[in-house]
Amino acid sequence: MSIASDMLRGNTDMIILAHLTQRESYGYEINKLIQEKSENRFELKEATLYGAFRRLEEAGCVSFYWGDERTGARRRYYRITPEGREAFARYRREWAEAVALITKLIVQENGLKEER
Amino acid sequence: MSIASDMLRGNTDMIILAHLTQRESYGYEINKLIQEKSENRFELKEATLYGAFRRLEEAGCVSFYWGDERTGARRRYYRITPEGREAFARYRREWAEAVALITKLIVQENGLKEER
DNA sequence: CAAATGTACATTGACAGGCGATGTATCTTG
DNA sequence: CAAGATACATCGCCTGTCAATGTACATTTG
Repeated sequence: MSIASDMLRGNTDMIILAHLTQRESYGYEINKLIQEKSENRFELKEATLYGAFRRLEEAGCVSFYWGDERTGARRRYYRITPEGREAFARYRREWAEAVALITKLIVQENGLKEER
Repeated sequence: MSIASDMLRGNTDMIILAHLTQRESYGYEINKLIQEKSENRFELKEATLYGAFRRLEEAGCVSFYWGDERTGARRRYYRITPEGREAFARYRREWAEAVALITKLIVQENGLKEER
């Protein structure tokens, strides 16, 4: 794993919700999509993924139904709820804010002397 | 606090190092600086702060010396080491990468149908 | 002068999220 | 039928954050 998992922490829920706003999906597929989009530089571990789903369910952010696959392993399809959409919007706002803030905190004001 | 601490998690070390690249300082002051820069929207809790210093010390990223204050509480001044500067540079790279990646993952491609 | 407030550092225990390891069941392919 | 892919699930450990609490000294204020 090239991206530290602490960079991910707290953002898994948001990332999952982001996928679910686009279309209903199931855990395994979401994981694959994330791997693809990130060019394998970062992968939600399964334990993390399923833990996140449990959290999201408990929070009322997603609902699920079992797919009726005739073949292959059964799939648990997740659907984002209205609450989930709200939560996602909130997450995104917070995320943007946090990024702006941290960026500000770690930017080097090169050449700027800070004496006073 | 308006910024969730999980958004911060894993970045405290980097934020502290950022301050120390500018000048030597001590815990209390760094905390105040962060509060100021963030307009009080986010504050490192003391336990977090001192925990981070211990980590940074153990990792050889900072060294410290006691200030010789004649008056007031004694201060533990921290200085960033060469290893600390390297670590900081690394953190920043990773941070930028992670931000770019997560942003990509949560961006809504509105109007773009994703059927295939 | 006593109490309150501010400066400054420090530790402890609880909690939560991520993860390695492991387990289940099914289907496909050689 | 063995191996590998698909798919879900849980347990226990580790680590970072935080509330609570404690120390000590200085200044302000009534």
